[in-house]
Amino acid sequence: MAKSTGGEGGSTFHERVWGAVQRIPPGRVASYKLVGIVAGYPRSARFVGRAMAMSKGTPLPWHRVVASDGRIVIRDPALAKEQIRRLRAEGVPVSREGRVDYARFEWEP
DNA sequence: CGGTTGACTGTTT
DNA sequence: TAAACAGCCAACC
Repeated sequence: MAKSTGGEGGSTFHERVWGAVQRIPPGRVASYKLVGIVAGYPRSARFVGRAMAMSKGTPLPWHRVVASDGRIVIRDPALAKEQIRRLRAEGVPVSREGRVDYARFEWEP
C-alpha cells in the first residue's frame, strides 16, 4: 500500500498516459481528454495525442482513443483507417466517416 | 531559459 | 455543416 501517485505510477507524462490507455476495456472508447484526466492531466488532451503518436510501435491500445465527439482526428489517414478496423474488431461500430457512438461507448472509469 | 509544436477541445464566424 | 480562432500544457531543440 502507500504506493505513490495512486495511479499509473509512471515517471513521464507519456508513461502515465499509456497506463491510462491500457486501462480502457475492450469494446469501449475514451477521448483524449478523458485519458488525460485518468492519467492525472485533465488539461493535456493535446499532449495525450502526442503520446499516442509516440506509441506507434508499442502494444498500446491507442485505437481505443478518439476525439471528444467520438470522431477520429488522426492526421494520418492510413493510421486512422487502422484504428477504425481495430475498433470494429473489438465490437465497436464505426461509421464510414470515422465516427463512433461515443455517447454509448464512452469508457467510464 | 525561451520559442516551437501537436493523434485536442470548445466557441465563434 | 465546415472552417477559423483561441486556450491549454508538457516535451523538444
